[in-house]
Amino acid sequence: MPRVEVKKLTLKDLSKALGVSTATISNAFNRPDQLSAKLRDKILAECERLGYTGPNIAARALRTGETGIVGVVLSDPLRYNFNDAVAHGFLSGLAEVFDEQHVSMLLLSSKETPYHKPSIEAVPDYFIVYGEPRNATVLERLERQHKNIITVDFDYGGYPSVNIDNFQGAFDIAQYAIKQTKDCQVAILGLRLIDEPQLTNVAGRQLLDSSRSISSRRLDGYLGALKQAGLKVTPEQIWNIPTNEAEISYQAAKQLLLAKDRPNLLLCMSDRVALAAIKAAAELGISIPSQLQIVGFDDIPEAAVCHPGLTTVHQPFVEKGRVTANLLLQELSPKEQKVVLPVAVVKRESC
Amino acid sequence: MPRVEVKKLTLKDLSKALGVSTATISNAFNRPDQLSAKLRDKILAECERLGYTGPNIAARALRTGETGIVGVVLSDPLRYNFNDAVAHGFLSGLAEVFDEQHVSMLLLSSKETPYHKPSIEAVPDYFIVYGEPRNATVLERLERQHKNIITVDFDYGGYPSVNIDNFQGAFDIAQYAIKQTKDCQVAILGLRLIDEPQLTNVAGRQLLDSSRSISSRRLDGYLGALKQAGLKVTPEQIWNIPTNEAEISYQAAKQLLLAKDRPNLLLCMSDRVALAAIKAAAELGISIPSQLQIVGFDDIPEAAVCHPGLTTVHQPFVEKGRVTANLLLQELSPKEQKVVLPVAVVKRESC
DNA sequence: TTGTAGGCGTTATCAT
DNA sequence: ATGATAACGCCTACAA
Repeated sequence: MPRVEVKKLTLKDLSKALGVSTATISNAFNRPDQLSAKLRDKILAECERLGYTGPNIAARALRTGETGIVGVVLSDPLRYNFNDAVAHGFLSGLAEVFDEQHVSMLLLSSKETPYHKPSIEAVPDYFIVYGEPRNATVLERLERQHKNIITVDFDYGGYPSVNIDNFQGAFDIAQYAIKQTKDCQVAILGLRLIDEPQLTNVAGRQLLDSSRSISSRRLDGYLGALKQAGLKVTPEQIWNIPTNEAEISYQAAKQLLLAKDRPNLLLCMSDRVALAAIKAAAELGISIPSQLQIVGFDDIPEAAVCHPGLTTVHQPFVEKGRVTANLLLQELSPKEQKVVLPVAVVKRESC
Repeated sequence: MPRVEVKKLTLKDLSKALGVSTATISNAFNRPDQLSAKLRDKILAECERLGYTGPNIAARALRTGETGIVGVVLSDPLRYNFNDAVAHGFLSGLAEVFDEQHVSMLLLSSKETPYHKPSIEAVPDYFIVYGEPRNATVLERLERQHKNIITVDFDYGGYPSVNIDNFQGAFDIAQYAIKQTKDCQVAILGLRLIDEPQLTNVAGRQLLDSSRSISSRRLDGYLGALKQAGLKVTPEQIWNIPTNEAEISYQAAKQLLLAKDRPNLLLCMSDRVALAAIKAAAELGISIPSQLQIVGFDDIPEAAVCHPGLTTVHQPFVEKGRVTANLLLQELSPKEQKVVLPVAVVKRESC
């Protein structure tokens, strides 16, 4: 590469070049009140001329422990967060706010972090933890950094958090769905209720104990509405889908709809699952909503354009991102803030 | 917050606790061959027990200049990159590969970086520069870091790059479109051809001189095909749309279609622009393709589902991300690699 | 195989 | 208002 080799400039180099001490130059950048305006302008101009773009951030981070970087810790692989409409919308909401503040975000997947790895989590000043990390030690590692932390879609200790009202959303849509369905035979399609990589109902299994997880809140909502309506639900009617993905949801729905005592109402914990169920039903020649009613959760864009339109619970995922970013940047005061965003049932054709 | 205060551990602390020197512990993490396996295992186990999660990355970065972080420098605001299907697909492709390698990505918008800012660009070891930065000094700043750089969708100096074949795509689709259109009255809807924030044709304006930019390559392709077909194009027929956004494109198309000498073929430099033009035409009661033909560029998902389906040039934007990430991680040898991904015309109903 | 010591570039404290 | 200096935590010659 035929290019001019540009030397990395340091404060010391500049100090020599300008005949000023390193401390003063540092002050010119960080503490304008510590020197005369005239000198400061001169220094800054000279730095620009020589090509010094500002203090090295690694050195500064070592010294001060601050970088100005926001870390976004994702409980799923990066790929998932770009492909799932809810996660993607959330990130998009963050991006909107961070753009304005010129903040950079470091995307960290907590899915399968080896324990012995240089602590990349030392880089950011702030952490947004999106979704409960599968690996519990991740949170301990973060705590040890003594950085600002906000959790999203789950709670942890006394840290500020942003959630949506999962219980109420599930309760409301279940209540609505039950009213719509005659002779109601319900099946619940749940997400990660138990720690089991295959499709199975939860009969005889231990529910994952994160009692405040999205899934268990939604399950509580469903069960609450069902109970209020005087409907019994057995564990055999509650199915566990291990990951929120189209293919596996499709298989699950197909299996369910092929069973002898086919349900006529599907309470799905996400739109992805519900959309897959719609597809499965269509292929089996089961008509919606006359023979089978389906409701989802999230209200992703596709829910509005599919056929039949999906009745679901709207959650403001982009707004969730905005709120989170703002909460973080306004320095998190009051310290222990717990935001719960409202949700609303959106009625379309599927139920 | 009632929580146990956890002290930040350093090598020195561990050294004291274990009765081994800091160097040995450092070696246990970074150079396994420098000590006995038994000692290494013991040290690692002990570190885990005490809660030491690995060397502080800021200190390491200062010492070695390496962090293992990949910086993605985006020429548009973060927000744009989450909302535009092409940019989003590219990032998604990167994410796929980075997941496997457990690398984290730092998203940096180069749009409006103030000059005097701590050099955050000192953090990453590798840079992916996606789209030519508006501010030329950004590239100079990066060069000064002496880090690995890959440019995407443009070229810079001798750095490795990943591009798509913009010229050929534009040439092919223009050639096809011309054949389809009787008595061809063409208008070109170009993106950022001139430095002008308003919609205007390029007559009498200086084209932006980045002759290898996406837009100028596509323009060359169009003009090449037009010329070959014996068609004349005046600068009055070439319109400049300042940013690739739906609203402004819509306004542009409307204005164009309302003019007295309305074109009957629109060569649009992106699907977003083309989709906006379709919308404008529909509202004006102009029927496609009988009264007006439209072609786009990119082949975003929406192009396949809109009405009428958009004839466009498919570019593999997700694959572009994968290729870029792989090129970066395989240590960039041979040093000066220039990848050009093929494109292909996709025929639908709009032309 | 393991320990000692210097320095990476910066900022903050204390002098001047 | 400005300068000298120690310390942030780590890595790596080099010495033992």
